[in-house]
Amino acid sequence: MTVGGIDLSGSATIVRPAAINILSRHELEACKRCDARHQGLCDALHDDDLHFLSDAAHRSAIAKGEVFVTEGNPARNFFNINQGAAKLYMDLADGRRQITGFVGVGDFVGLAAGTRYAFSAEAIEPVQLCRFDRIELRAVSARFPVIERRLLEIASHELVIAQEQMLLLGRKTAIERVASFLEGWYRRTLCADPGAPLDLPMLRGDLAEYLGLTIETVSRVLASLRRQGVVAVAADHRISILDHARLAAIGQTFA
Amino acid sequence: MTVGGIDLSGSATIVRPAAINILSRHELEACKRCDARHQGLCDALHDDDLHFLSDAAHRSAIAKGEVFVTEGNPARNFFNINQGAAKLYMDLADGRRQITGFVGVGDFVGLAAGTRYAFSAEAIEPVQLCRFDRIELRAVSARFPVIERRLLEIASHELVIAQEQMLLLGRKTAIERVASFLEGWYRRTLCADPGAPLDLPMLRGDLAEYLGLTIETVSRVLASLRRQGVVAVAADHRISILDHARLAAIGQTFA
DNA sequence: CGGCTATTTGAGTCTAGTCAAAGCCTGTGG
DNA sequence: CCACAGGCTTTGACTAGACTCAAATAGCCG
Repeated sequence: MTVGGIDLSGSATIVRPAAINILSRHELEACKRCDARHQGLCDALHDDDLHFLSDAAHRSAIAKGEVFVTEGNPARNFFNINQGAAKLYMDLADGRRQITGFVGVGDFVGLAAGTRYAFSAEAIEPVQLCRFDRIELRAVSARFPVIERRLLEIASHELVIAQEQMLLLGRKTAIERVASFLEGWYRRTLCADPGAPLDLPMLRGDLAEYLGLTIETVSRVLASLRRQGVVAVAADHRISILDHARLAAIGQTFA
Repeated sequence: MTVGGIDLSGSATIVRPAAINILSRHELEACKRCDARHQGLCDALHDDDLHFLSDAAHRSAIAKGEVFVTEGNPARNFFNINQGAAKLYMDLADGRRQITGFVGVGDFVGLAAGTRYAFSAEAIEPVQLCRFDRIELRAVSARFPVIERRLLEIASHELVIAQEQMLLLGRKTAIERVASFLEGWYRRTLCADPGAPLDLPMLRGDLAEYLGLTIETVSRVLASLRRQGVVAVAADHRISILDHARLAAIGQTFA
């Protein structure tokens, strides 16, 4: 038997679906219905093998505002977001904070760590996630090397994002940063209607801490983009992009 | 067996050390004497298995100033630096540039890519490197999963570095950026004598493009650190750190 | 309707950028 | 050995974009 072109001889014959216990089967079904089933890590395994991941997953709910990863703590777990959204950030001693990323459904959290986490993570919406013990996940990936390969792909993608963010933080002006962000967020949440308003789950303060700006500057820049007719800013954290071409041009996003 | 293709079935039994051809053996010996032998990727395999990597490596010399990776080009290769140093960067259309990292001996280049490179790479010193075709390297890693694991470790480490750089670019002042850089460079090149002057292979302009500043600001900040007695700046791109504690305090580097 | 938080707007300041010029190395050739 | 050319670096004067401080406005939820 091969999965993803890799020889897995014997593995499927040792643990057959019929041998899965009731609890495991129940969670496996939850797994198959999960919004994140066909994204990132979980998409690496076929339904037949999914129980290996499902059995390793510890499901939990995180309240809005709760910090579930703390910078400097021993990096014992990975996380996969199934519901909601969170911000990842690093702090300086005097309180200055840089948000290094926002994660949502299907995103994998915890790669940016050696023996200790290099970042903190806080839910900005109620979050449902699967926690994986690093040791346990390593055991699963020893059986399914495709998992390690997928993690590498995820890490590579995150590196690309990180470098684009360095370009943004190091070289772009305030208006370029905001425009880049909106255009990038639009592409991420691209669902159906290109004209549908974007849902921004984060506060202005989060946006500022992500873009290396202050709340006031973000607010002023959004007002300016609104006056230019590029976006429409609603009160309920929704922003409609009225002129994509102009937004992309301002944001210097030709990627 | 094919090398350059994907199928390597049975290769370990077909190609025994005794069966390695002269050229291959010669390069393997070069491999074992390589400055990068016990770092990063190459450290993943024991001497006994090293020839699998050695055979996949295409060695080449890159002149100072030569660009060997171009942003946007198809990402067909990985690179491992054996000698010299290079800068990795992204450009905006109007010429603004952000250097996303410097790489030296033992560093692995090319993870930050999907189907196309997200960055460009230019030698800032004469470089010797091993080029790996991604397909070929994948074939080797299919046989030695430890390689994929090592790549994941490398990517994780790069993510940590990238996040620290985002914190620097988004939240630190000019003097904090320069101090952070010097302290970080010191830790990287930590060889023996803590008082030995640091060798900075890059120009002031590179430093500025790495730190999100201008040449003039970098120069002014270095002058300020010199006047404060924190560093001694020599003309030949060498800088001695006179007061590590103070430098670390200024740079807010407590990691 | 209040009380609270989030956001917007305004006025003034400051850090780092821009423009300009001088100084300093390094290598070359007389 | 010295003069010169070129690029790199430093320093100075001024500017500008983003920050700080402050106040007004707008949502939200009891």
